[in-house]
Amino acid sequence: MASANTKSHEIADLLRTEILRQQYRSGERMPSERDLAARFDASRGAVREALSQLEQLGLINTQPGGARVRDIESASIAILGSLMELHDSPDPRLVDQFLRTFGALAATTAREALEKATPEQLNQMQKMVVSLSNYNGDSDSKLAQWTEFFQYLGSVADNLVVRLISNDLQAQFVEQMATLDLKSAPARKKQNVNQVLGMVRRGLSGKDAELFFSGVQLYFDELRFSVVEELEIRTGSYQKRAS
Amino acid sequence: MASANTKSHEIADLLRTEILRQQYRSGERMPSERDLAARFDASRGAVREALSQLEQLGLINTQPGGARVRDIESASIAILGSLMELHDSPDPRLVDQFLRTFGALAATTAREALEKATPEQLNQMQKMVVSLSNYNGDSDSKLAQWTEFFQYLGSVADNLVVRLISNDLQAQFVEQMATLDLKSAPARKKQNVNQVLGMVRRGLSGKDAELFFSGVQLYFDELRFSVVEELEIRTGSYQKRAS
DNA sequence: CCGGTATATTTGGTCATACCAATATGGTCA
DNA sequence: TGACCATATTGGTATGACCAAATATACCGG
Repeated sequence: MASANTKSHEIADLLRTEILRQQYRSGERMPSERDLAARFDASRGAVREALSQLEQLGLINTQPGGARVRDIESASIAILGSLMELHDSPDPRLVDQFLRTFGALAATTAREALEKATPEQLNQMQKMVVSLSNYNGDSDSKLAQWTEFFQYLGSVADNLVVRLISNDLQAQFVEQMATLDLKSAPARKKQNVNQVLGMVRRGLSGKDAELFFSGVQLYFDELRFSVVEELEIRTGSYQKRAS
Repeated sequence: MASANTKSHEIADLLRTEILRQQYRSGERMPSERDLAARFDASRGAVREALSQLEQLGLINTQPGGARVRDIESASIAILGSLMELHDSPDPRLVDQFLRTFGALAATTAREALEKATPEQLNQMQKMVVSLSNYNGDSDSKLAQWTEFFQYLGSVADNLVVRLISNDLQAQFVEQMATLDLKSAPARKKQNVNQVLGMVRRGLSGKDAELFFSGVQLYFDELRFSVVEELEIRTGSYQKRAS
């Protein structure tokens, strides 16, 4: 991804990566703006705009005397996309955490959507689920179909907070996930998928928000298991996942 | 809250508020940097740094020819705090959405924490819950105690994604909530609170993640109901909350 | 009268230089 | 050793300038 057609964005991207790679210790002082300007063969103004972005990301604190690197833990969620792209294959642990989180958000969104859905919207939701049940294409377009379903749920739930969070998460992440080429989802999972679909369908038809909620949550659990498993194989994970 | 000891931050704060107040229509062009500089009696550099922040927030797009205002729906979560401060009393609908969302995150965090807690951590968690059950002080310090409990859960769960999201949400929001002076939580809720505490306690002692999860979720539901109810009374809400 | 094209203007992106105030640094003195 | 002070460094801001991209305007031909 990476933004940057302008110089200041280029500089920001580079410095952001360096900070996330821990090339500057937390609390340590960044090189001065003048030094950075010299290093990147840029003006101080361009460097300052770059630093301004990093400050907005919560990666640095700037004050007269010097800019200091903050702890990554205190950064903004907007750095997540960059964090994923640090290595060739994303950190399984991070992906696990992301899918847990995104699943929780999707599940509440689902509940909220079911609670406030109009009959027409309910009907549309059911149609989409049926389509999900019948479809037998490749896993890529299936994922796309699920994504579309969740986006519709989001529009029905109409929860600005979730939408804003998703803005920072989804695009970066779904895109990254697509490149993972997940041909996993082995056959043994098929019955699980069917179970998930059953819960979702019954939750919808019975207007049972809790069942719908659990179904969506389960979907993400399944997704998480298979994705993380695949990633751990790929990266030759050294430590077993907790739980 | 509002940052700003520097001029560029002041300008950014002002423009951010104006955008969130819809004083510029979405898609419309912002005043030119030179005009803004004249208006704020500042240099173009200072204005550019301010605009750079707004771009990072997803509020504007800048390109040669003019900066354009984006749709609020596509902004970053970092604007939430500012959104809350637009009016004297925050929008009940927004608070409702926030507490739904934050509750969902807290609940998954709770589950994850319980799953991977060491015996010592489990013990500490139980101690905190007992303290919550016995304590009979004012509601302010009670909220603080709950906050401390959730922060501990967060440290045990050790989920970076949730932590980053919380960075953008919690500080701004909890602070704002504290100023609401919620002397609500009427007596009739007392049994509900006890029910929540019971679920949490039993979930902990039995290492029942689902029960623990539900308990935390219920806590936020209760909190949400009372807070939103109070806010709606205050603002003389015109429309009933859905669901 | 209308549509398209060429020109002029506006606008963001960058650079260079300069000054100020807050901070950090190093040395001095008690 | 520790508190204090002078100095160098650093971020914050201002001014003025130039370029390239995008926009607005005038012009022309149908």
